[in-house]
Amino acid sequence: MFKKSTHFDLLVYLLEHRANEVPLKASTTELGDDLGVSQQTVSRWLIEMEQAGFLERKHEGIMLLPLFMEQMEELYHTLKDVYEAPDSFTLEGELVRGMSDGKYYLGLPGYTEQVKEKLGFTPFEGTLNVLLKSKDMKKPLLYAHGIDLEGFFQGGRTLGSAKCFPCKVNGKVDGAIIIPLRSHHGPEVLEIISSVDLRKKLKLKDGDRVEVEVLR
Amino acid sequence: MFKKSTHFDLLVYLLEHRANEVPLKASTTELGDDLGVSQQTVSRWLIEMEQAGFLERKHEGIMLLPLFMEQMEELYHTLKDVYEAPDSFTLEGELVRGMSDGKYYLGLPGYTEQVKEKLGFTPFEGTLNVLLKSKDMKKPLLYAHGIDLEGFFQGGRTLGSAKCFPCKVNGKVDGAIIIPLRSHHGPEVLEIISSVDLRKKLKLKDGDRVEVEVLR
DNA sequence: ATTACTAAAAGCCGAGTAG
DNA sequence: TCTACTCGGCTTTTAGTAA
Repeated sequence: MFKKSTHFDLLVYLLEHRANEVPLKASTTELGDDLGVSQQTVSRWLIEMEQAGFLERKHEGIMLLPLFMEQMEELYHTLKDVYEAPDSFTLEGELVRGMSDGKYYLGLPGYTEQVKEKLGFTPFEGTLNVLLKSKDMKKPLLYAHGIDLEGFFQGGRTLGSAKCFPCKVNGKVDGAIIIPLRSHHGPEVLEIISSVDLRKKLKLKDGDRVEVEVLR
Repeated sequence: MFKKSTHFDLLVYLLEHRANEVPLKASTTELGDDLGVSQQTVSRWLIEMEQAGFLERKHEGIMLLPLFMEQMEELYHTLKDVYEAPDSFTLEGELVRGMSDGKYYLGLPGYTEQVKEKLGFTPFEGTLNVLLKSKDMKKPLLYAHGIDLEGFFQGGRTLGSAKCFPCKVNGKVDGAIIIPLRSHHGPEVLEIISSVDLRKKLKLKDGDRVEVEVLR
């Protein structure tokens, strides 16, 4: 990217050489030459990244560890989001009864004001909870960058922050998916807020099929 | 990635905030806080990256420029390659007459020895040229990391380097796609080498449909 | 409020070199 | 050969501050 290589370039180099699958046998001199830095610098970088738990050096060579692969996957999803972003995509699931956490939080001014400001509507006091068919369906949202609601203190408790994605429910009513950073729900439940009572407006009952179109 | 942020982190931050589509209005102080560096550092970084042609600052905010988006796309493809790598994929096209460059190069010991050593076969003196249906089909190969053949000097000329991908032609014969770094072919022609005369072995004539399975 | 300059401190790089 | 230490010098960061 820039003239001078960095730790990051070394890691990308290792990735390119599939050091996540097969140990890469390469001397620090070799790596330094390829990256345009000194042997000493590569040596130092490798030590640092080994200490960080990003890689491992054995007799067979250098291997990238899962810790790094996971962190890199986040970047991958960020880039995928940018380069392959569709204008919208749809999640499907069935309506379930919420744990009523949503109702509590949405009663607090700290949240409602942020929703008003950042999403442009006053939230109805209650969330629509949708059980997704597969928990993987939510994965893109977990990685994607959404609209952030900040956490805050209230009554001696810390209320966690969350991120939102504008959405349209059953092709009719606008709302927003809200994903708390530390959710009580498993990753397969989608919480949706709206300016109206979605359950009533869409005449939904538990077990009904719900279609959520995530907008951008 | 590491504790301390870098230029790169700022660029990723901008990407996450869609500064490639919509100008991002953010002060250097804000950015510094989010990235964990000082306002001054962000200021300097922005100046540097503006000079590098990576971004542009106007009254509407910060925008990422195509130059950067293209460079980042390369990293994206690298990561895609790692995280979504199928064991193989297939390219289709029709046989065309080569410019016979291949024949010339493959007669030179400099190349044949490298092929022998790195690909494990002695190349037949001639290449199979496949005209792809779409030039985009070749794109993954252009980005992917292959087996490198180094360029060298010979008779006063510089012969460019190339990269290879092992492949199987028409599901039967093994060979390798060879992509010169500075190709005379357009991006829609695939050059394939093999230990045998592919044209004869597979009883192919110009215009015949050819299937090339790229192996890893 | 904002950005960006200066200058001193902190951190990083690589030549030399030991093991 | 190889890796990794030391240390002088160069680069980057940030506090202070001007515009």
